[in-house]
Amino acid sequence: MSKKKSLSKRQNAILRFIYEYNDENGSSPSIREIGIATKISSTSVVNYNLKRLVEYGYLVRKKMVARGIQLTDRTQAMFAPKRVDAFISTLFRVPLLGNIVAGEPISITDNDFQTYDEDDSIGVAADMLPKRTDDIFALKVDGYSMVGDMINDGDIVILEKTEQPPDDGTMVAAWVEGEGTTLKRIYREPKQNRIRLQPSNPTMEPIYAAVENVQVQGRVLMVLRQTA
Amino acid sequence: MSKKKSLSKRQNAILRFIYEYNDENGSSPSIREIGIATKISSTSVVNYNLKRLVEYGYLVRKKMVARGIQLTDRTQAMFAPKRVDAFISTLFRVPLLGNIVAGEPISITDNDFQTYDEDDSIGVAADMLPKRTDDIFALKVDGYSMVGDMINDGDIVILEKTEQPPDDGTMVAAWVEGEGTTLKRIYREPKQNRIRLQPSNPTMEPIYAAVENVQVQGRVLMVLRQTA
DNA sequence: GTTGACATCGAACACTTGTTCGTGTAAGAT
DNA sequence: ATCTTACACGAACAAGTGTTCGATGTCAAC
Repeated sequence: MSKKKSLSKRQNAILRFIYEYNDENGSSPSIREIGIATKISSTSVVNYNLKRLVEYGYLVRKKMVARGIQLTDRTQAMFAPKRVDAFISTLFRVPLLGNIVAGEPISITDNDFQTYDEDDSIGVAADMLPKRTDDIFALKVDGYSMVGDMINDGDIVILEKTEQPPDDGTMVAAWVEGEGTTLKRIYREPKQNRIRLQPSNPTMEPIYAAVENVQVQGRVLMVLRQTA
Repeated sequence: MSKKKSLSKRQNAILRFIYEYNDENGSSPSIREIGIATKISSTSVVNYNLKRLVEYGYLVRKKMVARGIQLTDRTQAMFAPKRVDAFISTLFRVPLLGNIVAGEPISITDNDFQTYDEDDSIGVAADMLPKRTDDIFALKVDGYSMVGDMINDGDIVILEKTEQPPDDGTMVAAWVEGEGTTLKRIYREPKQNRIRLQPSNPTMEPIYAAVENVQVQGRVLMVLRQTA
């Protein structure tokens, strides 16, 4: 369906109004609202112009449905401000689930309906993350155990839930029975049947725990620090 | 307006339906459509639940307006696949202008429409930044001069162009004649009529330069590090 | 001068849609 | 036992909204 090269002044005004109304109200305007906004006194004239715009491919309508007008994607693109919309990447909202060093395993559930305050999530651009980002979350660092890796108290780490046991040396958030959740590099010591959780702060001792007393909750993908 | 911690099953279903309907139809559903979708046989029960959801802050309604239901931003964010469309925050594309330690002042132009390759820009959520974000850019750190501040080689710093001279002790990117662009904490030494650019790596010496030979290009807002 | 396409308009009507009313059940508090 | 609140429901009504009709005007082509 080819588009008309030029629309009438009224038709342009109608499209712009629909776009702006939708942006502000989350819904489409009624025939009468369009008429008021574009100074068309008769609903049948609005209807006639809408019919034309449908023919030209600028919008679609649902019969006998209140506010059943929807701009096509191409029409929306005509009006969208050249901002976020123009970007390749997408913004991921990463739940900030708490601080490291907590008393029990952090609940990482796919909880569709849990509400986060603004302080409870971190925006991260998708292209700063690796491909599979289904299971990511953030934790705020509480302590200095990883300063050798340039991770400071108060920093935010973005983690990916891991299914497979991570390689030795991977920086992870791990829950340890009796210790809580800790940020360390993980090493297996099979001969002793234990896990070593190694801080990178030379003044701190590693944590040793039986394998069954450790739950790896995620591996570190990114570190974020706000300085201002 | 405080939000209820948990909604009823029906209320969750209503919210989800409204979100999905809006996404697919560009408009909001009617009371009757909500009822059909959530198997509520009476419009007054739907109306009752919508009233509750308004009270809890999940949506707003327009009186006596067909399809006059709009999810609040926070509610939309709950359902949005973590995408740009979920507008709590917007994604800022911060130009990655180069590496610190370059031969001449970095050109920071307000170029709204310039397209950057993926390697040339960094996505940052707006709510991770302070209010005025007109003039921000990113630089990749090359070197170890700021390891005392937990900034490592290869890290990315997000900076804000500063008009006013920053306070002593502020971490800045500064261009120094004969030295290039460097990341340091800046101090003025008025008696000697010079600027001291202080690394936080104890093994490194500060840079001293005449005031007129130093251009502060930005102050550090954020540090980002990719580990995976 | 006639014809057809396009555009406009008010009014009426059909249908969609939101609100209110009266009633009922269940659970918890007093 | 009583009261309050939450939740449910069908029906009726009020208001919003889309569609159609008949009339009118403009303009270009023939």
